[in-house]
Amino acid sequence: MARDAGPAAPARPLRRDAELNRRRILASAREVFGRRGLEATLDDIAHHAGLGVGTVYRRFPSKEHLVEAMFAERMEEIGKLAEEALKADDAWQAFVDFTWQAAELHSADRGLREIMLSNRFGHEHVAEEKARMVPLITRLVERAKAAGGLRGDFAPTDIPLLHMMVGSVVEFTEAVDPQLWRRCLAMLLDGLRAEPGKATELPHPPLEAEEVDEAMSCWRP
Amino acid sequence: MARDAGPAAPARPLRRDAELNRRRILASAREVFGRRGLEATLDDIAHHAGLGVGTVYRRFPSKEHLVEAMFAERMEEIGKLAEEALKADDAWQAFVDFTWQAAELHSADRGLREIMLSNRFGHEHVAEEKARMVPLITRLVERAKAAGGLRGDFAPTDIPLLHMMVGSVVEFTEAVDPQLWRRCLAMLLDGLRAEPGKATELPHPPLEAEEVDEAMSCWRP
DNA sequence: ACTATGTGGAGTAGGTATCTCCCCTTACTT
DNA sequence: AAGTAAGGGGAGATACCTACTCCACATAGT
Repeated sequence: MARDAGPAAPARPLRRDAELNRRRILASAREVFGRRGLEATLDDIAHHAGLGVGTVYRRFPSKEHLVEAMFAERMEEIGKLAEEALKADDAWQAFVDFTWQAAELHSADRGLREIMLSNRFGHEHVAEEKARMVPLITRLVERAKAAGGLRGDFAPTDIPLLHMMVGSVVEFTEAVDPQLWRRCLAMLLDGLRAEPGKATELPHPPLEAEEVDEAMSCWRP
Repeated sequence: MARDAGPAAPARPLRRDAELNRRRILASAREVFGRRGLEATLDDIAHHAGLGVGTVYRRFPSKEHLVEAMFAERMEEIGKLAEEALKADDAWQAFVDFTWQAAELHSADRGLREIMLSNRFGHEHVAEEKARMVPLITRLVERAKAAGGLRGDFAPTDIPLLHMMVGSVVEFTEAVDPQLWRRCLAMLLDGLRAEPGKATELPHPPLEAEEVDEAMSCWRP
């Protein structure tokens, strides 16, 4: 009785042309959300895929569903980067490498930036993945501080702020010099280094974890 | 023949109630643009002043004119800060102080941030004031570098990026912890310090002045 | 009391967005 | 080869939003 259900098809498999178009939609969404952010319309995405809007709505009940389908896997990527970084020997270098890699992903995808720093889009799987990342990043930070590379007053909750800053530079300059964020991140990281007697005392305490969450809920991209 | 024209009234002076309302509009605009940015509608500003939209349009021909009237003087403020900073003895400290003061103004006014970093709003006077500021800031930066406090590879065109970064943190966290930007700016400034052999070589050259202009024209707040 | 001046806010015009509907086309089955 | 269930296209319904106008009514100042 049970029909041969493909690896990712719980019900009836799609007709061949429909399956092809589903992939076209996802590829198009990846590109369009990446370039224009989540404010891009499904019309845009459909037409960029050479399809009509109706086709998109047949496959994904709402924009929200498409976003969720798109970004769950991309967030897993970042989680894996953090896991990898925790295995490295040099804790400071691991922290630096992770930061660069994450920034690399962020810089290339405006939609990813928006979904990482806002709670307005993406629920379920996306939220889970975010939650899973918190302890990883905390350990990464604490390890780098313990090893003496990262300044002692840095906090895990500063990480989203760091990506916020890099993201804002990307948005500001990508039309003119898409690599400029590297310059800013390099200067930022110089400021995060533990300097025996030199670093100025920070004039303000870090956010609490819940405050980060609240900020993500209030913030509009 | 010449009627007694008040100090800021080239033609006939406004009726007393009208003048009062004009001030109410400016005060309301200052607050609403400051909180919600230039996307705030004139309806919002009018109602926040306890007036109707028509009254605002009678006094200011368009939103653009109101914006121009609002921000010209605020930009002059920043220009004066730079002039003051150029008079100070300690070049590095002057640079740091100016940066903190400018950030203070930016952090308190979303409209100001938008007008400083975008060319989409504000023409004439605002643009002049921006242009006037460029050589001041350039001198401030060069002086701080010559004195050995500021890292040698910093460029004057990095200043807008710095404010962009601080502004993005403000926007992200103001609902939760409106002073948090201070923490980020402190870390940033630590990264700008000249460190004899320590600072990493920056992986990317700075923007040219014209590129900053272009970025300001492309960028949407 | 008279009138030039000022006011309020419903209304206009024009835009953008998400999502639906229905007629036509296509892939697969028998 | 024909039948049919599924898929596709895109105009348009609906629901917003914006900047700005217009005019009946109100008021300051003489």
